[in-house]
Amino acid sequence: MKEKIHVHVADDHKILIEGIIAVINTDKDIEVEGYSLTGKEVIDWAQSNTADILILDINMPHYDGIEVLKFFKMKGIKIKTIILSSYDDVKLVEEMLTLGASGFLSKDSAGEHIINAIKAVYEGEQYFSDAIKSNLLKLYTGQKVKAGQRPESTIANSLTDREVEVLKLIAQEYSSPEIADILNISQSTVDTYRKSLLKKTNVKNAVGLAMYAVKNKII
Amino acid sequence: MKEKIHVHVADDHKILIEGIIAVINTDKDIEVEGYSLTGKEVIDWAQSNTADILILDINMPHYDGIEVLKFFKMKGIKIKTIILSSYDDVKLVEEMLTLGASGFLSKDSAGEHIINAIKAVYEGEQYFSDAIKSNLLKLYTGQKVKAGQRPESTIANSLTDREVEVLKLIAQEYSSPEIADILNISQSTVDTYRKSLLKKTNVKNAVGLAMYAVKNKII
DNA sequence: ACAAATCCCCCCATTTTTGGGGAGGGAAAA
DNA sequence: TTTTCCCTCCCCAAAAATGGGGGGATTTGT
Repeated sequence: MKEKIHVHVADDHKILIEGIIAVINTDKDIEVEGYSLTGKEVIDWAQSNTADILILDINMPHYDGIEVLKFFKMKGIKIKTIILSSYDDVKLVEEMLTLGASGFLSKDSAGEHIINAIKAVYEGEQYFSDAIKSNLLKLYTGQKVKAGQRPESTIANSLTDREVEVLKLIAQEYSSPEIADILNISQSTVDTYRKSLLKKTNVKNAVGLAMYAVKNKII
Repeated sequence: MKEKIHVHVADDHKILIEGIIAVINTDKDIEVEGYSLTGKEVIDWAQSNTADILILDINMPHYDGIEVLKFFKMKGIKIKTIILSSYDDVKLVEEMLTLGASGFLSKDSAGEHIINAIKAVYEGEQYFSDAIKSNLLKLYTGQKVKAGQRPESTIANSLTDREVEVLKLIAQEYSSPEIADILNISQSTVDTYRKSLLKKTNVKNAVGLAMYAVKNKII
């Protein structure tokens, strides 16, 4: 490799930053050029940035990750950005992709993945950590996981594929209009699924559906 | 120094753990003996522990830091424990001190402080990272923090007793009118609590509140 | 070929939730 | 004492969720 990849890290937890730096330093092809502790610092930094990759936490004081990306888009600033998320938040992934993010790393994932993510994104690819990738797959293709992994012993498993899809999204705090948008169906249809879900699971409201989803390991 | 200090790290974010290990490894007197990803793992580990110091996150799935400390106290297990907290919650500091914690590190603090904290606690002293120390000072001497330092206080503002009550009921599928009836307050009041809960927990809707309640073992 | 199931869409209406604001009383802390 | 926090309640309005009905298109299994 001719030149080192230069990385900038943004997170409000300094310990995490130092950890990431320590992990990155184990690779001879990558170098951390600096870091930011708030979204505001990131924006300031971005005005005169020299790095190839930005690793960006979504939870930060003074403008969070999304707002930073929005700012980039507005200003036409192009930085390859890897999102660092503490929970595998699928709903944000979509938004951030449209905002130009190139990769997603769960904080739960092992440190070596950072290296892989950086290199992949540097080469122009997209990168998703496993947890996020599997969630995306399940979400957008309605795919079932391997039969062996999921015990079908659960009681009212008469839910249809589509109902499960909607249920997952409900349990991830999406509203009906948002779900309609994600699944490309009308809100009426989503509401229909809500109703049948309430009936089949025999719970009172969306909270009950979310709890059901948790209990039955649907999310 | 005769023998290395043995440290065990407990946090649900693997990246953070690896970071801490990397930082600790820069010091030749300290060695990480292992790590845990959940409170349950910590408790299992503690039964046959060999480490000198435990670095413990307060926010973990399956028993959080406080519950771990309670367990230690109940079982008479004595491990010098350094609390790792993402927000400088003074109320928790007090509680944890009485539960036997020896040190407090804010995740915002620099990595070198980990080293200092470990050595200090190993020598039998107490250790507080600066942010927490200043808050403690404020608490006990009436000192004010510098205006610039004031944290955004977005996420984990501790919930009031009443808010927790309402949260529990929301997570049990009760509607606002029902909750009002149960608590013998007006529905307006319940709605006020809903609003402040949404704000404090930073989630979108009742489903998010229920999930928060589950995550934080409130129900 | 037929019934059953699934998926999609719409109407209606009511209730609930969310989001903004303000406000008073009481207790505790500064 | 003054301030701050907590609990309580209210107004307004918009958005969302719930609950009932209907129907058409497609696939699946027998």
